[in-house]
Amino acid sequence: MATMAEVAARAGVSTATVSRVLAGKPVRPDSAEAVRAAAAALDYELDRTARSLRRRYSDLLALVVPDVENPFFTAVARGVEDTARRAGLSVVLCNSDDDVQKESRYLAIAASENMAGAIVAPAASDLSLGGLARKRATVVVIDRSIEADVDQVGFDNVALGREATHRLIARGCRRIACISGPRGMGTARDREIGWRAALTESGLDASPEFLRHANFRVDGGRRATEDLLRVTPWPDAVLATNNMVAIGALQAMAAAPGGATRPEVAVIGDLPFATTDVSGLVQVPLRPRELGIRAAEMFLERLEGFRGAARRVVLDGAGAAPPG
Amino acid sequence: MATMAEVAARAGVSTATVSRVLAGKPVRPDSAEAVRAAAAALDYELDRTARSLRRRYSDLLALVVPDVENPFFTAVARGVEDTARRAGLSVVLCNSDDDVQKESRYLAIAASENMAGAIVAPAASDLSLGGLARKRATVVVIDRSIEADVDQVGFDNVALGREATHRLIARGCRRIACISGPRGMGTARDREIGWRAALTESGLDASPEFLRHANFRVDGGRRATEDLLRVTPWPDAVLATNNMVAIGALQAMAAAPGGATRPEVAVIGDLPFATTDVSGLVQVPLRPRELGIRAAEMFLERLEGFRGAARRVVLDGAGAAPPG
DNA sequence: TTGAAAGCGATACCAA
DNA sequence: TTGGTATCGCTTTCAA
Repeated sequence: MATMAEVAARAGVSTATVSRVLAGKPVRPDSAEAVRAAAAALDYELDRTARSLRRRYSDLLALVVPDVENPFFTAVARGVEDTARRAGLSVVLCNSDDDVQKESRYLAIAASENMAGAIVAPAASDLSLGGLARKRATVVVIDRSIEADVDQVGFDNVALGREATHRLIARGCRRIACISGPRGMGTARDREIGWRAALTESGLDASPEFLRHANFRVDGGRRATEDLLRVTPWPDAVLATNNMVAIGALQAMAAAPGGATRPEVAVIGDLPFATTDVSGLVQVPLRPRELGIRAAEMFLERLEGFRGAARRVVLDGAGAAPPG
Repeated sequence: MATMAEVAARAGVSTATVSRVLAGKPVRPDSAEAVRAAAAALDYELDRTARSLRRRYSDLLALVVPDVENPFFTAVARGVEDTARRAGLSVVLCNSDDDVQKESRYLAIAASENMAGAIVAPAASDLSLGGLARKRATVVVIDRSIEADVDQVGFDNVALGREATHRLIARGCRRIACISGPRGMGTARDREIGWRAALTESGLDASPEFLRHANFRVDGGRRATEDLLRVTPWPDAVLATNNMVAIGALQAMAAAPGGATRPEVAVIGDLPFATTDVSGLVQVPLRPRELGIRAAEMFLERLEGFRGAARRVVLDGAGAAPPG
């Protein structure tokens, strides 16, 4: 691989001039042309490790998500990527597997690689930013909220839970079960609170026997649903508080006897890979791509110098603006 | 952020010694201890850009896939990640969107960042490795094969197409349609060849009116299926040559009238997010996770010094060994 | 086992 | 506008 010094020698200029040409800074047209020709002739490619070392930041953005296999997060990734690309940033996607250790390892690497910063869907609410904070790198937290004083974008999960439940009630359901997420996961807890609130508002009962805590994956949803179908009489509806859980619930329902007497299903989230017509379900869509776009925009604003206080943006069901 | 020099000063040793301690090289126990204490006290974190610049490689592995939203590739990513982690490599996932430009941009970045190498599912069969080749970085190609002289792991796509088709024939299907992929995509073409071969072997007809080329996404499968359902009489089976296409096919079938007279569906690939019981379908599973594991293993062998000729590994349906 | 010091390749300051 | 050069933080050779 050619180095900048070789390009400079061939073009008859100094490395400083080569660097300027590559950065688009003002340089006499003829020497600029000479540099470009030399670079092309030598197949020159800039060494980013050298650049990052000197500049103290790279144009890489780490996106850390708890589950790359969840279509919600891959859609977020698309949004982030499309937005970041326009600013010349490349996105590296990291899977934390909802494991605090793996998560902090990736964040430490992002810091240590001098990346521009990170967009993180945290595995736990006490997320520690480590080196990124010390380096004052840009950080945006998405989906789940944390204590720290950083920009955050997410949903109003209580409202999502309420809406889904109210729509079930409007359809005539009265015995509504809820499959929540792991204890301690804020988004799950808030959606569950919304479920309970909607029931109370309608004079209905949020019976503990109709609440289940599942992991937020397909098998969690399936097991919780099988469990709920052992209660007699059956609930007449099941609220799945996330997309993966809903898939598990639908699989379990399909395997259960009972035909039309089976509970209705409501889902908070989207089912892009459904193999049936799901238009009959109560669906509260989330627009993960918008979430990614908004987060990336906030990230870029910080990179470009915005110094205001940490912002908290709440996307509504339509994927739009903050509350105030 | 503390630097190594500061750690060295505090520990009363040279930076060389600090570096040795961090690398686990032999150092007197008491100075090793002093270094560790100093590093901890200063919250020291190694600067990887400096290390990469000096060492000429980093412990990052780029995994470039054509579609992060396809569960096949996210499963591959899990396999790669689990294997790479054990060797201390971190995986950065890059989405090429089946776009040769984006793909080569990510590969150029991998080279320019001095990454250890890349595992690539190429967007086109004339994949150019660019800087990675010049730097002699490790490269493993997966899923789709290319001309270049590099390690490759994939499936026997002709065999997959034949198997799926023969199983449909064994069920009594005679008018079997095929939804292939974009023209020019090798995996799609090979599966289509397998379909045709199976029909011929059974004395059946591979009618052009039963062949469709779709993009390898849900909407492609849906449109192709709607199109096939306009042929009269209907085919009695449809072979979906990839997972996303199968989802689209199932969605279109579900929306079509005809009940039990609707065509059977066979799928090459897996449907982890199916919302119905798909056990009745003809399924030829692919084990993408094994693909990722195998590719990562080959990658690590190269990193550890293996210098043999380029290998071509073909995983069979059971996700196992090479053919010879 | 240890330290001094060269050097990885690019950037940016300073002087011209 | 340009070039010389110090510098970023770490690894590694060489000599002790």
